[in-house]
Amino acid sequence: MVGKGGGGSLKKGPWTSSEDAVLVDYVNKHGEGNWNALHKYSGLRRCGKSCRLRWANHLRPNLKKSAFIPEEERAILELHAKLGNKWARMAAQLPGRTDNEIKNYWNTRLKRRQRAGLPLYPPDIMLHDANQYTPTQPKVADPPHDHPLLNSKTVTSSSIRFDGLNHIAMTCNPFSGLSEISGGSVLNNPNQRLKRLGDGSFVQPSSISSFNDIKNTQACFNRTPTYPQPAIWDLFSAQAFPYDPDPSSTRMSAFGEALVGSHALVNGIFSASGPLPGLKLELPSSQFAESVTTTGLSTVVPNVNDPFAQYPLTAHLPKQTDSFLSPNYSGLLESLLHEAQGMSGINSLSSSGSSSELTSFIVNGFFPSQSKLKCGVNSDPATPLNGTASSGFSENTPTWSASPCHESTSVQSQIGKKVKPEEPNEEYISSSSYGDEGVSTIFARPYVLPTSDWCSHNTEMGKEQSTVTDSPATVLSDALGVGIQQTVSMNSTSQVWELASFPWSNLQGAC
DNA sequence: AAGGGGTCCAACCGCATACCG
DNA sequence: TCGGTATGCGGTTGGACCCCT
Repeated sequence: MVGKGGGGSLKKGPWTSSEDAVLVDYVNKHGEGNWNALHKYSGLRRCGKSCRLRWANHLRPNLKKSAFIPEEERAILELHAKLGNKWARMAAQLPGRTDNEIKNYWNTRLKRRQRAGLPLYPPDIMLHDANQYTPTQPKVADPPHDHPLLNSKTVTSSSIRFDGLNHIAMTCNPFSGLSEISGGSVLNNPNQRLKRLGDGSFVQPSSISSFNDIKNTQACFNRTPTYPQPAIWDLFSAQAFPYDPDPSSTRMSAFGEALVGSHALVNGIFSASGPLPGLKLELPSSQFAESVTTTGLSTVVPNVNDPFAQYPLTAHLPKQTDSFLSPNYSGLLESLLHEAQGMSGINSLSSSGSSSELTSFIVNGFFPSQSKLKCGVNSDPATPLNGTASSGFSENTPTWSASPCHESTSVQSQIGKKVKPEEPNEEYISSSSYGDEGVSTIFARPYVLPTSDWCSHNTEMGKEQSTVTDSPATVLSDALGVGIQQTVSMNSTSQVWELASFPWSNLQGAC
């Protein structure tokens, strides 16, 4: 580990306390930066990168040394759902935490959950994520979408709805997380790092569309109001997203302002709007600076113009609530049940009309009444869920399992299954961590390996999808994005037809 | 008690980007 | 504008530790 003792060789390996002391002393005297000069002045035989890393990860003040608390874990989940493997940006949202720390946490969690066949994201995050795209305005630029689940390439508002489809698809993609094990770079925007976005791509805060999901996200966490840390939650709850019991209220104006310059915008999640001249999104290296300006931990900013709100899917759906719990959504549902069964609080789920509660929560919580939202053309404000991506997707998506369960009965039928919880204390399935609403956060999916012929029957979708090494997220999102985008110039009715006729059945294992 | 597997953590590496002359 | 350097970021690796059998 230690470099050879040659003259100018730099030491590697673990740092000693004396080295730490030297480094701290140097930084105290000269400040951060100029790391390469450090060893010249301090005699420390460490390369600048190593010094910087040591300082950033271990020596700088205000670092939290404790384990992640549930709120932080939840924040990481949300941030990852939103940002992808942007550890530094995630760290910027979590004061006192380092990117390395978060990365390690995530990778560990990833492996654990993958091994257990569990989804990486709690469904609320996934579902929020699916709704976050906001085609407020056509995008002029084509900002990268770092999110592995959202690699939108679309520009026009008419196509944006399919971004959501991509996203929805990935929420059901068992590889949505797996792909990030080593393929994060694949799933993430392969083009450039986000900084690149600052070169010419800007987004407008006006693209923030709805406040409801944010509130609901917060609500679903059931955070204890007395929770003092991390500061992000203060930002989240007090400044950015003051909980509003009135679901009809929207405060996106303030929210949007708060998001100016935040990475939440940069990453394109909130984008879909045109450039914002004069706004340089890149901030100095100080991560804390970002945390100040960024309110968007949560992130999952809903999409008022829910991609699927475009579709008059009412006819497809027996009823709004059931649609979500439809067996066609069983990819989520069944795995939810799997995890739910492992929960200590499973009894409450099964014994208290869980299906309806869950459904209600999902409908009311994650898909706030679209009548309160600015729906796109042809949306049906009278059907809060009918136009949701989830419903649209579910109705056209094969199930994970062969179980032809139906609606709430399927829920009940699955409850009795004995499944050992992979992570009984998993942050988002632990009702103890998030209160009684834990049941609402235990949505999970089975982990189903995608078959190589996911889309093989479709000429577009069948491309480049025969191997697992292909990022499933990319595969699916690209396939859907490309394939469906070609059909975007049509009225909503035909869109439904196109969507419905899209070979979902070929997406075996995708949902 | 020993061994194996899993987890956590620290650190390094390579690449991309920013900065500067 | 270009090239060199510094810095930042994400991926990966490897060791220490823990837990289970």
